[in-house]
Amino acid sequence: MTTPRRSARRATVHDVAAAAGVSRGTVSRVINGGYVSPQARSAIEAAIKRVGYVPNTAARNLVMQRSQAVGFIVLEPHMLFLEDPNIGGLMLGANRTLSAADYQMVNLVVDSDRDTARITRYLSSGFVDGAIIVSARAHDPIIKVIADVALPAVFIGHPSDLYAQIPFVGIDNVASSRAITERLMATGRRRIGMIAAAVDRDSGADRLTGFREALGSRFDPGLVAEVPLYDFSHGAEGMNRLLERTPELDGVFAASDAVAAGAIEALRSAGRTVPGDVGVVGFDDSSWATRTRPHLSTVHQPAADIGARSADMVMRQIRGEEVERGGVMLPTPIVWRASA
Amino acid sequence: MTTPRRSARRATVHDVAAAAGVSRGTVSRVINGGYVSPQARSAIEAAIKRVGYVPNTAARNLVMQRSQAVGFIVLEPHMLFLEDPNIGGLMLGANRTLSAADYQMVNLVVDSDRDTARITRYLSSGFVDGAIIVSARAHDPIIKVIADVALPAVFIGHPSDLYAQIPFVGIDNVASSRAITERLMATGRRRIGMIAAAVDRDSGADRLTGFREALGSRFDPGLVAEVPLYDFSHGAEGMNRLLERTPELDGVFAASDAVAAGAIEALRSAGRTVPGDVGVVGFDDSSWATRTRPHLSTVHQPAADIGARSADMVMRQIRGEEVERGGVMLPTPIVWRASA
DNA sequence: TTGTAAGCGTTATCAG
DNA sequence: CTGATAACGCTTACAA
Repeated sequence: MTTPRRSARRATVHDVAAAAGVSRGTVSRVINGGYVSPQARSAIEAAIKRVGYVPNTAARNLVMQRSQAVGFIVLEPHMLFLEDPNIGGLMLGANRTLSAADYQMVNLVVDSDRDTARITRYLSSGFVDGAIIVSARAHDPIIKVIADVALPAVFIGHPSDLYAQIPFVGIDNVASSRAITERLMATGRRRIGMIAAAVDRDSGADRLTGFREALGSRFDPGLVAEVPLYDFSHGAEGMNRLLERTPELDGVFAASDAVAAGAIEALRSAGRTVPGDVGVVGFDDSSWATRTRPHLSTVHQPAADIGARSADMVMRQIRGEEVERGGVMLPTPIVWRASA
Repeated sequence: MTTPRRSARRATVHDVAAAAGVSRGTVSRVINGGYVSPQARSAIEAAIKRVGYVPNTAARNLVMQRSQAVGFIVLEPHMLFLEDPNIGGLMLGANRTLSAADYQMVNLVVDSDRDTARITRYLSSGFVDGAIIVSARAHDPIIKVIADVALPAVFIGHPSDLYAQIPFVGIDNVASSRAITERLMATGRRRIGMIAAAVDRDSGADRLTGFREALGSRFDPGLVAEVPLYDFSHGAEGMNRLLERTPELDGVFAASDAVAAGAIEALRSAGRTVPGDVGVVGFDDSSWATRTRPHLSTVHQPAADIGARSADMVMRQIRGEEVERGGVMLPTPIVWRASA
């Protein structure tokens, strides 16, 4: 056992002022910018170094009435949070622009009702100045609080019927899905199926819609296999179902790259070649896309840009500036590789 | 464009006191527990609801000299942070025990020097009461600050020569690697190779050491392929190198499940069967383990437990209690599936 | 240019 | 059991 390390009392502006032989006001001025003579400044800077002074966050937040921090919250069953290949990109993108503006991004994980309650409290207590919310659902208590206290916020993803006053940034799942399905059709495939994941969520439902739109009158509900999650194993499972029902199928649109990877695995086990026997396309352009043999043709989802854009939109709100009503959709180029 | 939403002034204990016809002290007592008459209590609780009062974090932190928050920081090149299948489990585990104790876990991402500087400042400014650090390296400024201000902290992973006063929790990479290699040898394989990843890091170096120890005099340096990262593509690459040098190889220990998955892919491309021609074992027991065909035999890494344990250890330090000197190693059972 | 002093919203001490 | 009142560490008018 080791004895607890006791933290020494932290130096305050008082200490610095004393050490530099000036008043606290002057110290504060060199820290926050303001009129101060060169000699006072250098004396104070030296004193700060000497006593190892770092401003106390709580005190500063209290008087300034802001925390200079933005929350990043993923409202998603936790397993998904761990697996979703986009989350990381979103976080990095958001953090980069937040960081550049000297904001601290704090990632809060919600994994229980207790978490929800605590975070809900924090959100309305000035803990952060704004929030970026991924995968919001209308009924979520966290969303309600944000709306109630009018906390600057933006949704990532396109929530169908959410508080309209909170803007969002995302992609057009319907249009992108339509586009890649059309591209797949253009390769001459005749019997195209879809492995639709998470159709209870907006992204999932929209991707299915896009698929249906692309096929138009040729759409056959019997050619879509629905699976609950955007993941590898469900991709394999969905593919097997499709194959069972329609052995002559020659093309498939998987709702995500992970799903597509699972599908390719299942196809191979079933003795089908890709893209020889069946062409497969995915969605996301995540690291999965280059893990499969052959590499996936897919829809590029600009995760980092989405994160950056949402960060920008919260900061604008914090500053009291205007923000796009409704939200913004970022472009999603199609990346054509070898799987179809 | 939408006009900025203006947050109304938040209610304070002052407002509540006025609304309930009592003093601020009494209000504070019902919030934090203390002697207060039933009628005063109910009047105050009603008032709190009515005015929508939520305590201000900054004010409370300031006077209480603590934030009731613990930082979770991953000091890892960011790409790894996104891919590492263990991080999620660690976070969830840590969050669960922190949450149960009413602590807020705040995940801070460090992705630039600017992040490092900012977080370094926050850490020594009372922003959090403690920190959990993943993948610490001795030279990191963040580690130095933690040591300097004696912030309660624990490392996840076994840092070789780090500040000894900061405890750690992790697993015994050497012993687990030795164990699974021996198990693989017991299946009768004669030419066993290893795809060693990230040997510049403790975990990577230790896994290689365990492998070498298991083989003893039969160890052949020519049978290890070193790759920089614990990931799928490097696994495939390493496997190909091994196959080129030693076509007759019949067993391989991959430094992680992701690496093993890549290896299996490469093996299949090369026309080898698993486990028929070559047996392969991995490390982590992550979701990769059941994504491969056949499923992976691997070392189970108890990520959630490690997270939970580290959370427990920071909280003990925060409370001023004693903590295991050095640190603790959690057990890593071998999970034997079909890949070897 | 600098010092002084008034808060920021809480909790905690200490009389009543 | 409750009400004043003094901190907590900092910023920011306002005076000097």
